[in-house]
Amino acid sequence: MGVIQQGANHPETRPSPTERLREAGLRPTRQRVELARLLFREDDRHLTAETLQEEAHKAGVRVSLATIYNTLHQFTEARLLKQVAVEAGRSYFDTNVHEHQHFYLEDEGMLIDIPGASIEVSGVPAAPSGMVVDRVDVVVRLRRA
Amino acid sequence: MGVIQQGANHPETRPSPTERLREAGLRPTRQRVELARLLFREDDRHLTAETLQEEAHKAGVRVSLATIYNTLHQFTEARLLKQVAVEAGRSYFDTNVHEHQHFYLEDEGMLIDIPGASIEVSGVPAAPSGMVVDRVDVVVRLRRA
DNA sequence: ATAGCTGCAAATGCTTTGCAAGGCC
DNA sequence: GGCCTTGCAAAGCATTTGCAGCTAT
Repeated sequence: MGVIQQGANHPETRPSPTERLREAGLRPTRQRVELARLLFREDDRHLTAETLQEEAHKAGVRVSLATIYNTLHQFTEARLLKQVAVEAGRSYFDTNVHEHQHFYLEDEGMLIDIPGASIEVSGVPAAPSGMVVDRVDVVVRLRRA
Repeated sequence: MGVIQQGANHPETRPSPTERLREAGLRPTRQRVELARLLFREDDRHLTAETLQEEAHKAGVRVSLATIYNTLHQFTEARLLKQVAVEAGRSYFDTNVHEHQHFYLEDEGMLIDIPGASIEVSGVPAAPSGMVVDRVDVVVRLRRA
């Protein structure tokens, strides 16, 4: 199985937001570039539309919530982000698009990466005929002891 | 690891809806009894509030949507149901409260049980200090081939 | 020039809540 | 009777959409 240790986003090798967008086939508009800069300034981030809006606001970036939602979905479609469902009613977006899994702190509504190759799922039955496995999501739900 | 093969809900051993509610410490009101009858008439069902409302309607059971939501949550609290999050924006409730995992048909928004002991997750790192594992959810997402 | 974006505000979809009336013990 | 439940309608969130104006190429 692919033991993919992906740290491949060091500041030096990290593409510029504009580059990233072009590679993904997205027109580098002001809003998209600024959101990309915020999103990808660090590895392995987990955010919601609301979180990102807050960050944009703090950074003095003018973007509407609608555009944030649109952008998050376009980025997901372009495989720049991965959408994670852990809680009905709120969508998390993960800047790490490689195969990895999560801890979910139920009390705080917070996601934490489970380091790359440590988790392994075995015994997944074959997909029903006519179906293919898109991905396997593992969420380890944690509560205060 | 617990190879729990749970088929323990045969018609003969299956408690009556009223019994079930009493055991759970819930007052057996008309609505709760009728919903329990619908929910537990078969094993391993996956439903949303909307699905259940439809079933209730077909069965000629008069219940408001608000009561359906309240009841689903009370049942979950009482461990008669398990809530499953696979998609932001819609909550699924599972009548199988034992440890088991799911296929999720993304195209149809449908959950299917993965047979009991077939799946196994290994290498889950220790929970961060002060935290305990509540449960491990595995969702195998499927798409049309 | 023009196809593609953005912002706003309104609409949507699911879920929760407030409160008066009703039902179980 | 008293407390728990229910139903309705209204409120609440997160998210999506319609459309006029703006922008990257």
